[in-house]
Amino acid sequence: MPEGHTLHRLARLHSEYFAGGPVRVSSPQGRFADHVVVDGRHFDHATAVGKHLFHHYEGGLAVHVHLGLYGFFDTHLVPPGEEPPAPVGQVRMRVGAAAGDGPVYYVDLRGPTRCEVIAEAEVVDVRDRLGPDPLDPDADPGRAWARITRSARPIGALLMDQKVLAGVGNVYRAEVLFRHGIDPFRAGSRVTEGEFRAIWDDLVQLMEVGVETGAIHTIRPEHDHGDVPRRGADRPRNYVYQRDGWQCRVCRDEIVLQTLEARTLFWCPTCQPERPR
DNA sequence: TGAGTATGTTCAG
DNA sequence: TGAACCTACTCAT
Repeated sequence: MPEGHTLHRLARLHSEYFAGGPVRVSSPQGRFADHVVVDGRHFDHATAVGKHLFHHYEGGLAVHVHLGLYGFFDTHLVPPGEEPPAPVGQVRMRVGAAAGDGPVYYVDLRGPTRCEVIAEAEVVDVRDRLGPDPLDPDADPGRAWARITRSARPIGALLMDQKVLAGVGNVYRAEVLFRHGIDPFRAGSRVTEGEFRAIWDDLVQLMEVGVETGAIHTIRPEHDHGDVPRRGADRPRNYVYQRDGWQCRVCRDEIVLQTLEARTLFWCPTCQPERPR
């Protein structure tokens, strides 16, 4: 479920597992030949920017991971003296702490869009291409506002543009616009600065909850009627995402699915009217 | 068993 | 704008 909160959570966990010692890096699938460059190196720490994850190694090298639509990490905790489980399926990269006295963590990466060794200077390049990240305490939301307020593109598209805001995906996009009663098709130039600030502040809070819990929770307690998610038991509990055809939790009108810039958008036309209330 | 779907990005045309 | 990438899950047959 890779939106920005997932990557920040992974960065935090991988730092806990591996920072401060050498790691073993392999590519059971064989598609990450550069693993030999970092295998056995000292793992400094892990960071995340938007939907990008970096493993920083001594000597100015980093492994850059982007999970794309399907990618994910499996984690194994192996008791002292035991061998890690054989990789199952297509494991692009396996990282394991070098043997110590205690249990050893292994993480298996599957299905990423990107997994490559780069120089630290290129990490800066990636960061520079991205808009401010709500999960970065030093982020400057003014950079995002400057782009939004002079754009004719719909706010629903701008929020998902990683050059405008880093880390927001389809779920947070849909949910935050609902929570603020904003029509996703309204042009960025017609969003007020007050509305944008409220969206930013809400994203900071919602995504921090996501990092803590590992799941996207956007529904206020007074709107939680205990109904079953649309598909699968682990679907996020929320207002509009993947609830098309269902009653809106607030107004009881129907949640609508539309395509916006080639991505599915979920919204409530009644609660998110064309003209601001 | 197989089709359809998915929280994303990049590249060709 | 559409295809490609790539993996797991759900649902229909």
